[in-house]
Amino acid sequence: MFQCVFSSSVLQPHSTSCLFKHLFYHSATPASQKQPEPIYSKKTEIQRQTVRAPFAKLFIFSALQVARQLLLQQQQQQQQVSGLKSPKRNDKQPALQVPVSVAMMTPQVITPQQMQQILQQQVLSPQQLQVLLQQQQALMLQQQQLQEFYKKQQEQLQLQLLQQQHAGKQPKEQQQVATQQLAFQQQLLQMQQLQQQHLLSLQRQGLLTIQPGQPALPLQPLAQGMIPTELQQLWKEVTSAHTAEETTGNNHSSLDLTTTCVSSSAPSKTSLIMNPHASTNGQLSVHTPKRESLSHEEHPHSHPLYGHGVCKWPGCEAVCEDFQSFLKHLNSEHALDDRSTAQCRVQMQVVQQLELQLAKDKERLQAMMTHLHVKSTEPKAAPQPLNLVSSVTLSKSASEASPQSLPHTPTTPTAPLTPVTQGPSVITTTSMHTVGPIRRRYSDKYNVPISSADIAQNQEFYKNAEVRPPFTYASLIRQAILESPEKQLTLNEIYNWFTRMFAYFRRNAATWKNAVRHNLSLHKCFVRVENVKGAVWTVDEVEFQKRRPQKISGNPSLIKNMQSSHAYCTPLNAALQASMAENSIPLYTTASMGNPTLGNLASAIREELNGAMEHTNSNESDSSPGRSPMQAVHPVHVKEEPLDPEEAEGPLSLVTTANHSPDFDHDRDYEDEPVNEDME
DNA sequence: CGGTCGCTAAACACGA
DNA sequence: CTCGTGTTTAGCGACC
Repeated sequence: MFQCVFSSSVLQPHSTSCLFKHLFYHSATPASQKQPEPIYSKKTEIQRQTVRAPFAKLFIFSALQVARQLLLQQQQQQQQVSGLKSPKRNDKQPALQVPVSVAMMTPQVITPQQMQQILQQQVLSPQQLQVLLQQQQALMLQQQQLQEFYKKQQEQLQLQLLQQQHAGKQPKEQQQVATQQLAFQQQLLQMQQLQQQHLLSLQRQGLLTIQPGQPALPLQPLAQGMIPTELQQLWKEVTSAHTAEETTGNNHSSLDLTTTCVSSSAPSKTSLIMNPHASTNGQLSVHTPKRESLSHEEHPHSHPLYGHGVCKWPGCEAVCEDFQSFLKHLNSEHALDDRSTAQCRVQMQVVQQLELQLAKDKERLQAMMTHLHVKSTEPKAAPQPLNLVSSVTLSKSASEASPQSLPHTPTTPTAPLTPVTQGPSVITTTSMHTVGPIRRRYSDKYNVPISSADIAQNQEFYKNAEVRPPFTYASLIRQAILESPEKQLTLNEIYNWFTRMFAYFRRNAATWKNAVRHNLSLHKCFVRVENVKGAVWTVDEVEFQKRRPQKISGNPSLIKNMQSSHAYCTPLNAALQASMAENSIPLYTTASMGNPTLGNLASAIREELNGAMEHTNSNESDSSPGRSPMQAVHPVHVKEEPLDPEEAEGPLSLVTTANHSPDFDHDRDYEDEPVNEDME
């Protein structure tokens, strides 16, 4: 069901299950039962909507935008040129002024006169001529395609117009149609402009002589700067539209457009034009436009899409023994067709999303650094975690990220509700991604109380997906209570919070409710307060924090986190994990909110991120210091035990500094409540 | 291998 | 008697 459209390649069923394998607490039953419902139904629906159906509409919209942009640039360019035009430009002048008509779309290749002129100049070698001809051919093809598309668009618009006339919106719609037509004409004009630039580029290459006195300068930066990105976008649009209306998918011209404009060396152009699929360069420049598209040229056997003997094309994972077979596979399985184009678009969106996320995370990191630096003076941003982070990040999809940029924790350090703010995010995310066998163990080891921000971030996810939250019952209960305005809840209200916040807890009520009660009774951090209307449960924050040392005891990373000397390391590592975990959710939600395709790759990315995080975890523990002395300090199983904040001091300086005052604040909160400390 | 931890299940008590 | 609440114990698996 969810294999529709290009999901067959982008989102493999097995990768999906992998995703859920990570997400589901109990892998077997819940995963198999629930996963298709909330998540996939949404995803696929959107996929269908935006990927399959309105391809043409999408194209129109984006093409218009592109056309507008290009027109602007064109105008600027024309101003710059300010009337000084080469003979070729003069030749084209009439066409540019011709009102909209199909006639103007006749391929504006080099005119016979121009060709004659070129030949007369006798500056062209046979090879150069060939290149020139091929480029002209490409342009012709391209224009023919545009012409076809234009016709179809006109038909469509007419159709729309007719329909809307019935609806009585005639004038407005006509105007709209006219606008669209105009925009499209502008796009065509731009095509001509491209030709001119093409010619000029030939001039630069010495294939054409330049008229003396002609200022060919303005075009140069334009061709090298604006063109590649803009035109790739244009190519994208053209291609998608093309493939949308006719699935034959022979898009040579599209690729030609790209290569013609992007590349500045004639020979490479030639090869690409002659056989777009013969070279992976073309593929690369097309599919990963934002990467250093030629970087792998220097490394013959390294390819961004190839690693560890596996094709890294999103959703592919085909095994290729050697580089050659990979190239074969790439050219055969990921040729330039509608599927690949769609996948490419998806990848671009993913990258955009990641960049966005990265920007946000950078900002947060900055704030965190500032914050932590003020708090504890010792730490310098530990280079190791930094490198670790960056390497992980780089190895993954967000390769555009600057190496030194770090993700950081998702929560605001100053979250009012939870005194311990650095910790929680760590846990949340960690557990969320390392789930599998580790599951909540991690969460509670860090015992990170979940911060409201953590939950808030993933709220939507857990609300809708019956995924077991990676938090312990104790953490959840605490969160529920702290979220309440009075910082107290009845048992039933806690129940409600669970069901409200987590789809997972909407079933097997007997089980988890029993667990909740069990936890409330068992943990002395939960204090039962007799109220007028009955009993309510509150959180003894000090007790809750006290649990931490013991649980953490086994977990070096947490200890690191607590020891001020390492205060910076673990938070950063954790931050990485947090950020990664965070990434997955936004990706997911974005996908479900209208970015149709993102979710598909998101799953794959998540898997990758998971892998990265496992890496991180192992590295982390490898370099972990000794155990915390705090494990000796153990709360006793006596609920009446007096609160002793001093207990939490010593090696836990960071924690205590972070928590001390908040703890007291919480105590005050309790004092505000009528019957609190002295119940019993 | 033993200890710890978290979870589940279940028994039991108590009151409405 | 049922149901909700609260306590306690036992067993299991994971982890250290």
